Amino acid sequence: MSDAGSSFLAAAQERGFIHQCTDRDALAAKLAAGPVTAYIGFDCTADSLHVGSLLQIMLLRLWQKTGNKPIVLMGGGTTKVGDPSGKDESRKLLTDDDIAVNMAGIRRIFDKFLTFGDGKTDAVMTDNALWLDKLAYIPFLRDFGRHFSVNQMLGRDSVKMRLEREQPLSFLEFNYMILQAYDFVELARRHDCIMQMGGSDQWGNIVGGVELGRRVDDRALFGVTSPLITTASGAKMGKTAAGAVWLNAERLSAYDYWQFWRNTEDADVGRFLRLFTELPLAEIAQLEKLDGAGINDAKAILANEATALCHGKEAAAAAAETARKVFAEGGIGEELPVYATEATKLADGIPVIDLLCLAQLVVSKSEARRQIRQRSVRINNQLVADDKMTLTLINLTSDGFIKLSVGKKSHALIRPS
RNA sequence: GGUGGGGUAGCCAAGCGGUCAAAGGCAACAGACUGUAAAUCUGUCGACUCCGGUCUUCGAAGGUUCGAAUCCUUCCCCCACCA
Repeated sequence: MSDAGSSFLAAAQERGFIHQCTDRDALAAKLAAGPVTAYIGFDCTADSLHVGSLLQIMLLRLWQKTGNKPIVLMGGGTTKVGDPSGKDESRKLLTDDDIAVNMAGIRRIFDKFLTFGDGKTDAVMTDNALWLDKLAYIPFLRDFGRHFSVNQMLGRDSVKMRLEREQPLSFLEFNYMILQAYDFVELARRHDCIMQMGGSDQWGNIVGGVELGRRVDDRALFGVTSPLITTASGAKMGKTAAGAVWLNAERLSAYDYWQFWRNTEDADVGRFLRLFTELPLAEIAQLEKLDGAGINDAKAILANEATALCHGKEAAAAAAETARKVFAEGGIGEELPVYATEATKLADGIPVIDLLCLAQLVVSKSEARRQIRQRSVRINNQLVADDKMTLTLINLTSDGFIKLSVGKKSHALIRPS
């Protein structure tokens, strides 16, 4: 750590961020010489990012913390093309309006993880629509297209996979890799950005940019990829019952985000602590050693740290406190979702089944009946045995709520109004 | 444009006139065991239900039939080969 310039590579390596790297020695030398600018591109396919992108975000954060300048490249232009990497099917095309809305949502997430500004190591956000939108076809082909070999492009994993699986690949998508390579060159020219980072599925695209930079500008560009993160049992990370684990509170509450991390598999705790928190490695090594029920403490710390980064310390503390009340005491916590119902209706009696639907604990009345028959529904911790049960005001607890639970983990509160 | 193959529930995939709300697998959900873990075992997995049933699904629209996911017609989409 004495050498500030190379602290990024050392830290990234130790914490498990690095999968592949181009010309590592030359990169280390560059980093030792002073702040370097690097970018990661994010496509604007949704109005938020999910944990699948969190590794990339943490990587940019680490980059900035180790004294370098991050660029967040919004794929306003490339989103119109669609990256075929790792996908069996083409994405449906988004309109300009969709993309603008999505970009605004994603911008808010980065504000939490990076420091933006005009300083030497302040983060910058830009959008490749800035240069891609006004490309002229023939000049572009002549200046850049001639540096790409179709023979090589056909060999790229992203293309090869589609061809082998006999899935369609449109010419539009086929261009993605060229555009991403061009992005890199453009960022090098505009922002002196000489490094691109990304997930391991981006390796081909990144190397394409490095190559292009060398050919057209005779410039040394660098690329680093991070490993694909799966859970210890092999599943892609970030899928839960409710769908993707989103990073914005509108799509996924801080409490649910906290729960996501709290439910990490034992075998993943150490790895996730290194990647998704900023705890010192020595401390992580200690936490990782816990076994049996003890490792639950490490999971709580993981949840606290990760939630604090994404939603703030207060939200993380509130989520932790609610979890403690709900799971340790079987009580209720402020962060549980609350649904209102009219007091007069409740006085007349409302079937449990309807309340379960209202609280979105089940997706249909049929499912509500099934869950009750499977003895998994509880009202104020009391098992519901009869699917025709009706609740009234007398079911309110002293706090003025009705607590509905399906299974051990999903809870919601009903409040009369 | 021609020829052949195909479009079935979240995904993969059987079914090819009735016993089909549709096998099997994966995913998911719940129960048991635990530690809000994994693995394992069990159950559930279209909607509505007065639990007797009722209604809507097998690319789309028509048709044949007492009866269609299954047969016919037209259309849409995908794949392969040919042009």
